[in-house]
Amino acid sequence: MQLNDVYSLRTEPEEFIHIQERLAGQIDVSRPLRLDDLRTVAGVDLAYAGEEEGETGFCHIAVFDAATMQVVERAEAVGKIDVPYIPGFLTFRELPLIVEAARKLETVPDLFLFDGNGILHPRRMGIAAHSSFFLGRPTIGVAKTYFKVRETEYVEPEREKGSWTDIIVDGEALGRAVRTSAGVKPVFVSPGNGIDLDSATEVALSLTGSESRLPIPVREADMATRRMRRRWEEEQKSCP
DNA sequence: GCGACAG
DNA sequence: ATCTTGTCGC
Repeated sequence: MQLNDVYSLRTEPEEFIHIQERLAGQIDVSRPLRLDDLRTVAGVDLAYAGEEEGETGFCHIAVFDAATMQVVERAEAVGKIDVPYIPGFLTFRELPLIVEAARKLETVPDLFLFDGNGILHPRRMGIAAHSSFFLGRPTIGVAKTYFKVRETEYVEPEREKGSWTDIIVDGEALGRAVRTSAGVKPVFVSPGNGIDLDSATEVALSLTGSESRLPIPVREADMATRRMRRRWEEEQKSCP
């Protein structure tokens, strides 16, 4: 998979905001996209081991055939993480390993799903939105917990599976609180880039099974990421 | 100083 | 995100 290079992410904190604001103007969330139009969909996630200096990140991308929902390819990347987690700037911490892993993919997924937000972000540049510029494909953000944007609270959707409520900020619906399974906590869906909110919601719901409130691709990447860490810690212990 | 805080 | 045992429930 051919990708753009990750620019120098090790910049100054204020530079992060400038980068996000510049890219925000290039986001397109007007495009309808049906799951039927997608041949492959990928889930992206990271796990961590250690802390501060010496923190290691494990990234995994699981590509599924949208028709059969079978994994058709996987790619991983392991490396030192030198950027701390700062709310609103998750991308700068995770993007390097995501791009490194994506470059190893032979197949180019038609869509990427992230564990985190899309445009439901203070500067409309959550990790799913930001990553789209490096992956060159439509992206969707699915966060497990709510990230409040400009004092906007979300309205609890009905208990039934598939119900949702819009999260409107400054008159625009940036995302939705979606009940992917009856009675469970909602997830927060927002388009990253190259797809509209309705489509993002439908795709996220269609890809969610009964085993988790998260879409299957994201869930798979999450589990795989823990396996990577477990194996890594085992060989760390056996080979000093 | 206090509260908020995607992963 | 990660640290962690048992425990309530389908």
